[in-house]
Amino acid sequence: MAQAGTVDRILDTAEVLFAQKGFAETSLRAITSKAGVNLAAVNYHFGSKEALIQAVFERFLTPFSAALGAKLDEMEATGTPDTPENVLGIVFRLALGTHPEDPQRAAIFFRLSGQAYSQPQGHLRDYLHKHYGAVFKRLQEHLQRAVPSVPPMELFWRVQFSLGAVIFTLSGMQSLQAISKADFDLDVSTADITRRLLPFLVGGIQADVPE
Amino acid sequence: MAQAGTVDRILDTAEVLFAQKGFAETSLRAITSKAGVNLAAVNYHFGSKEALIQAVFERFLTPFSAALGAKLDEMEATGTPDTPENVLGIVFRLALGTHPEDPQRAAIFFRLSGQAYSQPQGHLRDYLHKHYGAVFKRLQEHLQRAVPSVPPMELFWRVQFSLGAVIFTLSGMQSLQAISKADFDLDVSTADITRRLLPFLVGGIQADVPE
DNA sequence: TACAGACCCAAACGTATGTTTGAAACGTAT
DNA sequence: ATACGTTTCAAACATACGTTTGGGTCTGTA
Repeated sequence: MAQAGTVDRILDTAEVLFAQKGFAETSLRAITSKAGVNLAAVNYHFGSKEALIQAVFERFLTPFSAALGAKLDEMEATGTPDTPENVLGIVFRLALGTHPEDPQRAAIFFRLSGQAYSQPQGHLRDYLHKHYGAVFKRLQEHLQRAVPSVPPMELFWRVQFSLGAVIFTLSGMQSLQAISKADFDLDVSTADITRRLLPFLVGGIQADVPE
Repeated sequence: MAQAGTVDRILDTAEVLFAQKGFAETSLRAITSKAGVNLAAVNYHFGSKEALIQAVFERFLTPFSAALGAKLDEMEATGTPDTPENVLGIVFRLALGTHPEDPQRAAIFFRLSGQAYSQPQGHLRDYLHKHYGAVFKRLQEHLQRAVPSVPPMELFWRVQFSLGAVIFTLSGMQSLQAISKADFDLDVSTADITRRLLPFLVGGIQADVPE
């Protein structure tokens, strides 16, 4: 990373800082000085701060959604049954495993997603939905086959609820860890939490629909 | 509201703008000009922008947590059984009903909470935990009695997951509504979503704990 | 009427931000 | 070796922000 090109050094640093402090709270000067590049490099290579943010997401999500698509292909090819556990398990293993060399990367992934989704005007959310909505929809179709008794509209919202539970929890893990440690004197890792998440989400997604 | 005092005019306006655009993205100038008060009024009455943010939350959460405490008292007095539906139902009805005269207020409540929780450095989260952690803990104890088979540590995280699902979904409702309308051609209200949330959360909270 | 304290206001202050500039350094192919 | 497109750099620019200031206005009291 120290010997990487300017563009990658900026992306690497911006990714970490955005996840740590948010978009508005991270200045270009903070990024460039930490990355060891000139301030003007961001505008030269990306055009604007806004474009840098999008570039960070693109570098993150394009491999992820490609891998997810491949896993779904594989699932269909091998005839793996569409159960909630199988479908959600794919997503989790992927999110945790896309960068096995860097375990912190998974946390960054979730924190970044949280920042994007909770951005007020939500235009980043729209961007994500536009560029990665196709894989997302495919995932939802598999889930629908897993729980055919849940109406599509209901399932749509349950997937949103699940997204909220995942991103919200994992993007706020550092604070929650402190609380958890104070209450239970136990450290928790990202992998721990996802292990706890799976049964929760499965239980919620396949819950009975009232009346 | 037009004739209210300066302090309340600032709080009313800040509340809406913070929920709409976030804390960092909302300038004091935007607040004061929309509120029709002088720019210096914020620093005069509150001391700083940071203090204003806290004041907004205090005005929101103090009545809410008081009402929640009262409802829990009532529950214990009447001997209402501790079921997940009962406990969660209290919270939802309260969040939706604390300001019946202004239905939009519920959405603001959730959006504000989302902003607070997703704030990067999380010191607002710490503030909330410090000032309202007691009621929160009481709520969790009732839930624990509702699902005694779930270990406390597991329940702690499931409550966090639930919080995430609720806040995340409702704080991003405007974007999600657009997506939902595009996919299903149906409008959805905050009350609709909470109605869908309840079975999801109950299903997740009382799910079997593996191994 | 005179005083005092609370409140309001226009203006300025200092600082931090994203962006732009124009020249210097670099690498490469002619 | 020279010329050229690309990249880097220090510096400056314009703007927006939170905060402070000092004088003014209002209100209630003695």
